[in-house]
Amino acid sequence: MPANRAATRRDNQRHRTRKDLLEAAARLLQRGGVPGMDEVAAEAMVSRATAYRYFPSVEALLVEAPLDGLIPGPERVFPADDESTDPAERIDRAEAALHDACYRYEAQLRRMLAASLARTAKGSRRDGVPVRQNRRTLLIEAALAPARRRLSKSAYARLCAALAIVLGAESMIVFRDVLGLDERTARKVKSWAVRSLVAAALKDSDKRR
Amino acid sequence: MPANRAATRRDNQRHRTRKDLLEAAARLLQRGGVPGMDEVAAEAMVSRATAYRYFPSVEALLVEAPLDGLIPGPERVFPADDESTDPAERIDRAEAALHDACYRYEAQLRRMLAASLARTAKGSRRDGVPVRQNRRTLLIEAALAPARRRLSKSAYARLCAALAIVLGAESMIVFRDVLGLDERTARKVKSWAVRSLVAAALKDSDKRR
DNA sequence: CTTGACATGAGACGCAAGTCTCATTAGTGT
DNA sequence: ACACTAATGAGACTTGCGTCTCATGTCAAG
Repeated sequence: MPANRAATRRDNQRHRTRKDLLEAAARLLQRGGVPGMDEVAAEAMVSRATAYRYFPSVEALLVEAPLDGLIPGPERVFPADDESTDPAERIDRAEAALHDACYRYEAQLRRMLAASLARTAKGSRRDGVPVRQNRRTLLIEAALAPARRRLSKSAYARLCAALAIVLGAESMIVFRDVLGLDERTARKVKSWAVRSLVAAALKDSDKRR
Repeated sequence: MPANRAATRRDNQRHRTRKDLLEAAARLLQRGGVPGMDEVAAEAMVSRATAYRYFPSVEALLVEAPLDGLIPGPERVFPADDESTDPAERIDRAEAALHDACYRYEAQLRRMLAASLARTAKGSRRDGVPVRQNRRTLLIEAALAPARRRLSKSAYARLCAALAIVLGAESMIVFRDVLGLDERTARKVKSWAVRSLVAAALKDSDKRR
């Protein structure tokens, strides 16, 4: 057999089967509820056994189900023709964008969060599962760009970290599960918090001159 | 039958059964691994059916179990002879206490957080059942007590909610998993953030007079 | 064309979660 | 003391997850 061969039909088939499963899972997730392996397999027109041949568990499948493009990047929130310079207004806009995405895809984000927590708690067993990535920092840095020169390096890092706590999906967990607050209230609180934090950082640096 | 009756033997019995279940769960958790309802019930020397009569699911039990005594309450952070009045200093002290507990029991908190996330992602069936218990708000309110009169009701609620985002175990997840920051840095960022938020809230209210 | 490896389908199986019913024990009020 | 009711135990039952085996159709190399 050829040692190094480009994609054969079998490879294509495997790739398609895997993709079909992920897309089926995404469809079912968007339709609401949490599908079982049976449902996903049926939706993908594949037998249950085959589904388990590609993913070790339902969770593994659901975690990988397409989330790409759902979370807005800096280029969507701050288009090229955007000329705003007020960092508080910009960070609030970034927060609003992330807020909407978080609540729209709440179930999926919760699942990813839970999966990453389980992984770090037990000790990385699987390397196939996607590692947790950081989209919020890009957004925060883009929002803070106009004010970056006004802050010392450490103050800037501190502000970014503090904002990262507020901007992510984790704050949604706190609002809903711990505090029992609705989405609108959460948005107001976060809006006030991020604006206050930016203002505080800027005031700190002004004082030091 | 008496309409308003003090604790009868039945009440005591119920209370003891519930406590036995929680303690059994805590024991098993500390021993490592994630016990099933069968194990917890056996450890508590109670039938499985009874366990389900007190807790709607295994997770509900596990989430409540191991937190007792681990997270410091207001009375530990603010003893009766405490006479501090600076809300920023007090909230920082509360943050420090919660911070230490979070990092000391990190593994356990991660497990519980993952469990509660998995549950809410799956079900959406039980809306009445509190997903997580909320110990941080007690701490926050105790810390803010000296300044409560200086804030409007809505500003006070907003500040409490914002602080709840920073004070919990979720921020630890962000610091470690998303930002990759160590404990000392996390503490510094949170300390600055909570102080800034309290100061901002107080300044807001002063401005409005 | 033939042979073996491969992707899949079908379904049985064990396991744990959660629900439900019925019987038993023990407090509760009269 | 008596009837009543609440707390529990025991166990059957359903459902979904994950594993396993076997049969079938198909691709690939000689």
